[in-house]
Amino acid sequence: MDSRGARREPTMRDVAALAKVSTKTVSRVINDLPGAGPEVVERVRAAARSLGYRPNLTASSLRRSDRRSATIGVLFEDLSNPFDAALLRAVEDRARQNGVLVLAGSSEDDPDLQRELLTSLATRRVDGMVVMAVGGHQDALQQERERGTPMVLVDRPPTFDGTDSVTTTNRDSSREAVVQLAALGHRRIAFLGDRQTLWTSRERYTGYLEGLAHTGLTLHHELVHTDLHGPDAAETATATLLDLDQPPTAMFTAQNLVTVGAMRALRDRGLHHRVALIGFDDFPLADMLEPGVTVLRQDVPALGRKAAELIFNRIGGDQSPPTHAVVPATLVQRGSGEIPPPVTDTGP
Amino acid sequence: MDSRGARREPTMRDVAALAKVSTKTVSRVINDLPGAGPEVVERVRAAARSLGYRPNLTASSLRRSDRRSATIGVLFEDLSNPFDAALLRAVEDRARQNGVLVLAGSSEDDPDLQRELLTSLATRRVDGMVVMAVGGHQDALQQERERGTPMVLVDRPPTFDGTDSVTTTNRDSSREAVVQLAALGHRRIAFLGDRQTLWTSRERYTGYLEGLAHTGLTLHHELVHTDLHGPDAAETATATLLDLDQPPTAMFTAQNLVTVGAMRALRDRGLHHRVALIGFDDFPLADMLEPGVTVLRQDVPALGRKAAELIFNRIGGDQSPPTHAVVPATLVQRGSGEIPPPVTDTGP
DNA sequence: TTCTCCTACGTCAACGTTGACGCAACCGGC
DNA sequence: GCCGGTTGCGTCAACGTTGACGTAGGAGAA
Repeated sequence: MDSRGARREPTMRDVAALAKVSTKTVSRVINDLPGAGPEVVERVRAAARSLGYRPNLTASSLRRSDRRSATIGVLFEDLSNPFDAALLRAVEDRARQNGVLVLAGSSEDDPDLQRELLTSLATRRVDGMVVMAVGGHQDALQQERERGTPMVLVDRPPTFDGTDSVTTTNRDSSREAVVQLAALGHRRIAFLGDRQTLWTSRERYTGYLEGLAHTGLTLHHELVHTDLHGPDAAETATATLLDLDQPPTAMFTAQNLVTVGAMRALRDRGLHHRVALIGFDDFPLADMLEPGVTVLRQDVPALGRKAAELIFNRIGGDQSPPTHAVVPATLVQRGSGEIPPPVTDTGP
Repeated sequence: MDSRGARREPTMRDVAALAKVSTKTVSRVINDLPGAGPEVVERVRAAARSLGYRPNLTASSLRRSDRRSATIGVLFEDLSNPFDAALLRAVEDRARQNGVLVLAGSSEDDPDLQRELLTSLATRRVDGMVVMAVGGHQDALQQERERGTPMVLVDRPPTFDGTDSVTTTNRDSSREAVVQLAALGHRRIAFLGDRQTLWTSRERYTGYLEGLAHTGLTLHHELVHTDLHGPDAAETATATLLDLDQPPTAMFTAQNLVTVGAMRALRDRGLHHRVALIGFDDFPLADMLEPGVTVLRQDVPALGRKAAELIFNRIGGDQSPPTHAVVPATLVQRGSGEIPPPVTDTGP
């Protein structure tokens, strides 16, 4: 198999000895710094190659004056969630351009876990962090920020001052969806949303309310279901809605999995071609369902790119006042959101 | 905003000075080592707290004898791909239990990029790596392995000796799918697969061939389309198949996106209830389509857990011969795979 | 010629931490 | 009272690298 488990990695000293120069000269050659003649450079390069020398970045960053680890931390809610994964990928791409690697973790929306991961990152002296803040109190984040760690919040803004953020047009786009449904003639538009501890959920609900107000519709409390965690909860909530004496003729589902659950319930009753539905956040195969699901699509790569751009600016020393970037979501019409209300409902 | 950009992180020396002890004693307290009296421990803890001291793991791992960075590298093809993302998440969960963080990167199935990321990880002295090998030559991986870096390959086995791997029952499960289709009476079963440079694609094709052989069916070359990269290629390939004089009555699609493309083409022609389809790899909403898509589901969390278990064993010093773990995939019947051939085809 | 400046190296210490070891004070046993 | 062992600290050097600085030798100007 293997000559032996772990042999010692060669160091600059080994290279220096072989090339018959000082370690400082090796350092100069490795880092392409001036002060080494062409002949020496070649000798050192050859020695490094033959030993398989690779610099030790941890030792280097310990000694260097800028103290950079060429590593950033990414702390999202759940890396296996497609939204988070796409975001991570976008940040990673941008990081790679800077020769920076990404330490990634899932906070599970748990403040304690987030705090733990935060100190884990700090202990490794990452150059900066891109964080999806957990629902509750953000004091761990704030403390970290106050220590001077460059930080950018994505998807949800900070509850404290002085920190950059990148979010989507949660409120405006939600309003837009409700307005579209109302324009078709819908009067009873239901709202199904995720946990209200999440900022995005609250924003989308507010957008829903604005949409109703904007079109002169009245809010019917029995048409509002919040704090639905996962598709199953959404499915039962939808069933409850459809059992009402006056069921909704249209639904706005404010999150991915909620949309899926609602679709399932509609389909079970054969109502998926009769009740209009607009969902927040696109998902794969949304166009393959019958009918195609109309959604508000977030520009996830743009979110990630923007977050990465901000964090690297800060790491680069940018001291300007905090930016709160907002990336627009787009309404993608596929059929489910264009279903008109039944004629009986528009009667005299 | 901020008192000033980046103030210096407090060090052990600062804590030692405040607590009026030596740095060594601080080290003992921080690491819960014996040799410090209760009173001193309290003094040091108080000092550390009041300064907001946090140990510097890079300095620590430089000096420690075991030289551990408490970090592993994960190198997958594309972190935004749900399969990779779920795998990453499973590895991450296991890593967290060991207090280990994950450096993640996407190799894009590009050997040069993989080599680059590999050295990036090595430079940071990760304790081990979990890698999805790129299609072509694996010499960069092999070199890394020969240096003694603990390594586990996932999804695709090594082309060299002495390295652990975790894969799925690609071949056996593919055969099983074909056998099920043949048992329903299908005679013309098409194969649609991803790039043949990928080991998984080749295995699944072999399984297809085995399935044909096992049931006494003949291979019709015009029913085989390989090297389909993405849903669009799969869609046109499917269209070509359906235009044949004797089109297939069943299809085996050997990858996620290929399945989606094939579904799209079938649906465009209104044949989705007539042509049987079994896909490799599950995907969200597969059950919501009409008909539900029958798939071979990989146990992704199990793959990830196993990979993590292996890598941590190796890091822990396990010297036993290499393991090649194989996690079974399951056939999930949802409708599309249970469509019988048209009666005209089974005639005399 | 002598003075200055530049190039191409080398020496030394330090980054923050811990392993090896030293040493004083105290304990118990005889 | 002396001896051996333990407890509770401290001192020193080293991990692999680089910043600050030193210096020998040659080129060029005066």
